[in-house]
Parts: sequence; C-alpha cells; structure tokens
Amino acid sequence: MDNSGIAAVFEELAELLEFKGENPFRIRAYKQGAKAIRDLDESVAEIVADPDRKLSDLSGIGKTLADKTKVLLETGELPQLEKLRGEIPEVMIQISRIPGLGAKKAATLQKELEIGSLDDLRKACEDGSVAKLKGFGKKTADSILDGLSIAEQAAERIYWSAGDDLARSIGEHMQGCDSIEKMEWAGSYRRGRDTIGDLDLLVVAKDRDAAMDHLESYPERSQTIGRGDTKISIRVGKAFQVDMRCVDANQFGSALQYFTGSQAHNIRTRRIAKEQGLKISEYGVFNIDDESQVAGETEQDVYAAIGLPWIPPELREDRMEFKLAEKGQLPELIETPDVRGDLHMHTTATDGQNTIREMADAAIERGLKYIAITDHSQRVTMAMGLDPERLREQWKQIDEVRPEYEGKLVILKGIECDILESGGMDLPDDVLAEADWVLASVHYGQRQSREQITDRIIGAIKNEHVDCIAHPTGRLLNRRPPYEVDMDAVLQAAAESGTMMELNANPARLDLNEIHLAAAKKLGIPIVISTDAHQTAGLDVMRYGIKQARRGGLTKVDVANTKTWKQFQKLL
DNA sequence: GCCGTTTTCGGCCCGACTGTTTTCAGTCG
Repeated sequence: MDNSGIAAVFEELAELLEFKGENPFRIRAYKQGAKAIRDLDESVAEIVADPDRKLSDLSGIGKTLADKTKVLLETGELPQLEKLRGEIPEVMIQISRIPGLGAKKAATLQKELEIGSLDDLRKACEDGSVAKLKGFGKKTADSILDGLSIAEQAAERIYWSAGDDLARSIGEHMQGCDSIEKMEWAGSYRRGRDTIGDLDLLVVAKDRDAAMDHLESYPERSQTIGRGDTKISIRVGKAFQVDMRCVDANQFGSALQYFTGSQAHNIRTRRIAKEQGLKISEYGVFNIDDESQVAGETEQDVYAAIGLPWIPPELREDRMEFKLAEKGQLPELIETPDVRGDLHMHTTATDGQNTIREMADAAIERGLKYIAITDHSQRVTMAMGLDPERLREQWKQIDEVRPEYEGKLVILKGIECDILESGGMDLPDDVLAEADWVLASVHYGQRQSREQITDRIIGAIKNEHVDCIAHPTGRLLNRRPPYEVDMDAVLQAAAESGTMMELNANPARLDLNEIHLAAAKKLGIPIVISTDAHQTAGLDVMRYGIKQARRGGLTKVDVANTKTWKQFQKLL
C-alpha cells in the first residue's frame, strides 16, 4: 500500500468516526495524519524499513497512527476500518455529502426516519416527515430537495483552467460595478490547485449591497444560496458555487490571507500567532490582551506581524513553507516568461492538427527559442503513430525546414516513443539514437500491476537514448486515476541515470503532481514543463504547467527548459 | 489522537450564516 492509499484509509476513518459523534479533535487528528502522509515526498514504507527512523517523528503521526500505518503496510487492511464500515450505512455518507447536511444531521435522518436510499430521503422531504424532526424544518427539507438535485448533477471540481476562464468572466462583469474599489480572487484558485471546488472573490466596496446586487446580476447566475451582511454565495451554471466577501480596506490583507487558505496553512498561521500573544482572523492581526490591531491592510503586514516573510499562495498548504519561511529560504518560484523551450508537441504526421512550420511559427510568436517535434510512435495506432520509415521521413522534413528558422528557433527531431506493454521501447535503439530528443511514455497497459508498470517505466529510464519520461503517472483529472506506479522507485532510477521528468502542462493532466515535483527537485532531477500541444493554440497551456510547478516549489533552476539552448544541450 | 523553552494534562483556529431556536447547534470554509 502506498502513501495515498494509507492516507485514504485515515481519511475514511475520520469521516466514519464523525458519524459516531466522536471527539472532533480525535477526528481532526486522523485527518491531519492523513495529510502528513499524503504530503510526504518519500514513501512511508521506506521510513518504516529504516531502523534509524521513526514514523512518529513525522508531525501529526503519533504512536497510534504509526502502528496503524504499519498494519496497513503489512496486511493491506485495518480491522478498525472494516468494523466501522459495517456499522455506518453507506447511505449515511451519501446524505452527508448533500450541501448543508453534515454527519450529525445525516445520522439523525437515517436513524429517525430509517432512510435507506437517497430516494427515501426525497420522499421523506416531500411528505413532510423531515420537517417534523427536531432541529429540522420546512426550509431544511426544501434545501435538502435542492441539494439532492445538485448531487445528481455530479458537481465535481473543475480544472484550474476552467476556473480561470470563469474568474476572468466574472471579474469583467464586476468591473461594471462603480461601488467596488478593490477586488481580488482568493481560495484554491489563487493557490493554483489543479482543480477548483468553488471560487472566492474578495472586494472592498463603498456600498456592499450594490456589490452583492451586481454579483447577483451576473448573467450565468442560476441561484443565490445565501446572502448576509458581508458574504454572498451564488451558483453559476448547474452547480458551481461562487462566494463573494466584502471587507474594509484596512482588513483587506488579512481577509485575502484568510480566504486564500489553505485551511491547514491558516490553522498553522493562527497557532504561530497565538504563541506570540496575537490573534489572527479575517479582520486582522490583534493583540490578545487589549484587542488592538497590529496588522491587516496587506498580506505582507499579516505575515510580518508573526515574524514571517510573505509566502506565495501556491505554497500555502502547510507542507514545507513555514520551515522555509522561518529560515528565509522560500524559493523564488518559476514564472511563465522564464520558459525558453517546449519539448513535447504533435503535428499532422500523427494526431496533431498543425504542420511543423505552423507549430514552429506559433512557438516563435510565444517567444520560444527551441522546440521538439514529438509525434507518437507506431504502437499508438489510433493516432497513426510513426514507424521508423515515416519517422525518418519526418526528420528529413525538419532538416528542410531548419534553414528558414536559423537564428530564430531550434527545431529538435524528437519522438514520443511508447513504452510497450511487455516492456521495452516501441522503436529500435538505432532509430532512437538518431533522434535529438526522446520522450518515453505509457499509453497502453495502464492497468497493469504496480510491479509491471514500474518495471516498464524504469526500463525506459535505463535506456540510454531516452531523455525524458512524459506524463509519468498517466492521470487525467476527474477521469482516470494514475497508474499504480511506484514513483519513489521511478524517481530514484531517474536520478541515477540522469533522465529528466516531464511536467505535462495540459490542464487535464498536470502530471507530475506537486508532491512528486517536490520529490524530484529534492533528488536534483531536471523537470521539463511541456505543453503536449496538438494544435498551435495548445502551446498556450504552458502557464497551467507553471502554476503546478510553483506549487511544487520549483524555481527556474529546477526546470530544464528555462535554460538557453546552449545550456540545455549540456544536459543531453 | 497529537503535542509540549507556560509540558505528560488539557488544550487543540476562528468566524459567518442558516434554520431553528429564545440562546444555539450544525455546517462550511
């Protein structure tokens, strides 16, 4: 069982314990333990195997969780979890996922009304029996009915890129409100998470009601979920929630800090403040003794008040940022203009929509200095993958085109070569040897066992012609889980052989994720951020990859394709 | 359940909003 599997067990345990009315702090301890393991940049199995180290040295892991982790590693299951699963009906969990209902209300509903399915719940709301329950009422019953239909529409997190489009659209709409003096997006969108659950807008307005009215007039608004003096929540489209909070100008920084999160980051900042006799809320930083305000207007002030430098939003997950901030070692994160090359793109030779020339021109327009043409290899039949003959034909075309781009753009003869199901590469070594740039990637046999798929990828890493592993885990956000690959072993092998790892910037992939990126950085593995463009416009996804790289704490130095072509060549 | 230059017990971030209450519990972020 790997880190994320163990973390998932503790998360489920925490969720189930809530239904038992357990001590909330015990529940939180399980959640924090899960987070500690999920955020780890090495495998817990490794720590357990090392006689010089103890799991309980990890912050958030005590004796109990360490023991349970060992049981999970040895047996793959936890008796306590099996028992709880038996005690808590599945429907209770489904009920608690409905907005506005939590563990307590779900338990009451399930017990008092013997709800066996969401359909039962709908009927109980309609026939009035829910409204009669103590602590419930007609409004609650109505909101459950609303919630049920939202749940049916499968409100899932949206890609960061889609959140970005929506934020820009709403932002433009809000520009039309004269009352707004200041406006900024917060939340997971600002932190650049790969997916976004909702959007949080923060404003300073002369007239708060006017600002809220204006948000309600957004054409795509389908519903207002709630509206108070300082906060309004609306639904956009079918199910997506947008929150807006109104604050005073002298609170803007603390409000922005607070609403940007993450929750774990905020809990930590508040604890640090408390140790210093201060209290942080969205309204500012205050002395606990006399309630006097010491900061609040800017985020810089808020962090400075507790003795820390400003922390970039992408790092605010309570992973390494506090330790680095205390030591003054926060990384200078990479920015989009740092990128000089793009080393993964397709053309009309396989499943791309543009020619070599068109891709090259588009790359120049975007300020790039070098690109690699990396079409699919023969195994990818659906995309008309290239066999040696067609590949060499394409390289001949590149030779013909190159003189036109002399001094403007270097075009590499590349290939995205498949790693075969049986192991080994889809093209013979002598062909790969002729390439300037070889990506290796898995497209078939994605559901193989951990051992098989890890062996395949490590085999590719050890091939001397392979320069970089593309989309190393194969995940598609919201759609397909990563391969069962042992990323520790893969990164170790890459570090040993000097093979680079791709951060695929496609907003549905963002593969590697930020945890793996941080681990790769630690091992000194050069990261290549690539667009995997299938048409000229596809080159624009680079900025999504940059967001992700920032979350992994990467600087320009960590990313190979920020180098000049001359410097980059030395890595090959 | 975790944690500790106010330690091995007694804390654990902090506030808005809603609906149901008449002082508060539950939920959310």
